[in-house]
Amino acid sequence: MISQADKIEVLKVIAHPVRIQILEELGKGVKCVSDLEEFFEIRQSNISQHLSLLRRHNLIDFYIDGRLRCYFLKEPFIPDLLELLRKDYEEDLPAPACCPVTKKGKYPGDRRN
Amino acid sequence: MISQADKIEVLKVIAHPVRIQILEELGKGVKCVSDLEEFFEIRQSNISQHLSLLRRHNLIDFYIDGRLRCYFLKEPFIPDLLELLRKDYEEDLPAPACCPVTKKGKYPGDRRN
DNA sequence: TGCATATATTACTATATTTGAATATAAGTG
DNA sequence: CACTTATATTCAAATATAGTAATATATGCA
Repeated sequence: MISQADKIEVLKVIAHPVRIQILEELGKGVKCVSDLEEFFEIRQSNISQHLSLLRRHNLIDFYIDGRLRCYFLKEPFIPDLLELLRKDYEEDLPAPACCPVTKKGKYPGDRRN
Repeated sequence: MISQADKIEVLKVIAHPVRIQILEELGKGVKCVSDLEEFFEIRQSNISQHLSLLRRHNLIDFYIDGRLRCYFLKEPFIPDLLELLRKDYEEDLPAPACCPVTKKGKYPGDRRN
């Protein structure tokens, strides 16, 4: 769906508290701009700007009902990412077998020291 | 491991072409700064800056071997995210049952039009 | 047609991010 | 100790991003 290079762009787009919330909301179902306007405490123009950005990156789309624009999720990567963000990790990754306390160890590569 | 709010910060940190590559590289194993310096065509100081940012956000850590700093992945969320980024999606999410061609449909909520 | 509602766009300002250059620090070596 | 190598830090300039205010557009309705 998205090219590997575009995915970084997409991450950047998603990495904003309002936009991630918009995506969460749309994950629950179709929403029009006024719905989001109530949900957030931010200006309408700003919401439109965020929606427009999300749309430029093909993450969402909309259909029209009268004067309402009904937005919905389009990019299948999004729900998976949102789920990943909800996931809870208990432990750090295991450190390499060196001395974690002294923070000293041996470099495994062949670079001379 | 990370708070829900911090995760947005983390996404922002990750959403940079160099940093995401650094994380990919560290995913393969311990790397020192000079390794990365060869890998990328960017200044050493800049690599250090990126590493320092990644470390401030507890995504990576390092141990010392002589004058080498051996960096490694620490945050367990990262490998999962990188894997998700590699995943290939064939289809868009199904559009809501409206008229995708005319881009018109009916708003499912109770907002008056 | 004229007004109200829903949403988008534009212009501008404030702020944050990115990078390079220069410099600092710290460890190993002769 | 002086020198070199590995890496970090600081500063400044360039660029990108975020948000507000004002304005535009488009639809439905009286």
